[in-house]
Amino acid sequence: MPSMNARKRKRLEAAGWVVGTPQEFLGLSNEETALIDMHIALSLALRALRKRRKLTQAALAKRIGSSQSRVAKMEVGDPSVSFELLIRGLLALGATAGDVGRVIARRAA
Amino acid sequence: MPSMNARKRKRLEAAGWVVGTPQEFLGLSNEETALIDMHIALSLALRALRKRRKLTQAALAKRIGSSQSRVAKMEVGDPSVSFELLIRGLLALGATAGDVGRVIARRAA
DNA sequence: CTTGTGAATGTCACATATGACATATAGACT
DNA sequence: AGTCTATATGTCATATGTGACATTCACAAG
Repeated sequence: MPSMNARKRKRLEAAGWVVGTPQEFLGLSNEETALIDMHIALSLALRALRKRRKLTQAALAKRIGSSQSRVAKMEVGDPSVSFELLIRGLLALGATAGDVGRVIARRAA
Repeated sequence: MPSMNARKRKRLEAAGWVVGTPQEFLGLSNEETALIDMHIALSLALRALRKRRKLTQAALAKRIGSSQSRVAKMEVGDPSVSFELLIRGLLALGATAGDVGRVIARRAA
């Protein structure tokens, strides 16, 4: 459904994703959406696991040698955050490679 | 600087070194090791899938808007290559999110 | 031996991601 | 009201990743 694509695109762009080239005005490529979906899945999993561990963003930041502000960006799906940093965060919370793989495969952690 | 050690070991492993307990010798944490293992798994999967698709590195490079030299670095596990680029490569070869997840979980693609 | 094709490696200018810091917002509790 | 605590957001100097390019290597096939 095209209106779905338009809404999704608008939402992503509002979040800072640069997602459109002129020739792709009607929708994202499957690869782009898959990549963004994985990124979002990692973000959500990170927040969920951090809360399960009852840690603050500042505490997690200290574990991975980062800052509270960056952890916040990690969890809200900010596009400036790399996959590597997100995975680092999950591992620091005790997630295994299997856990990370399942998150990326979009199965619940 | 602990990341120096991580980078050093990546280089060593990428060059094919197999040593007894490099983790302890270089002072790597379990999380850093897991991260490197995932990176290597993605590299190997990329090469395997590209060959299955009977594409050259140059052909894959064109698909993802990159260069042959970078694809080569992706496949040999060069530490300068990001997770995102490796995943982009796999997706461009037709891999699904489930495939990528299984690779990261260290199950065969 | 030469030529061709695919892959590896090094370099570099430019782009993106990073931690640190400041600041803002939201809620809970006095 | 004010004051904690946790989280969100913006900026910026620097660290890291990138494509492009040149070169080199391996190994075929003429």
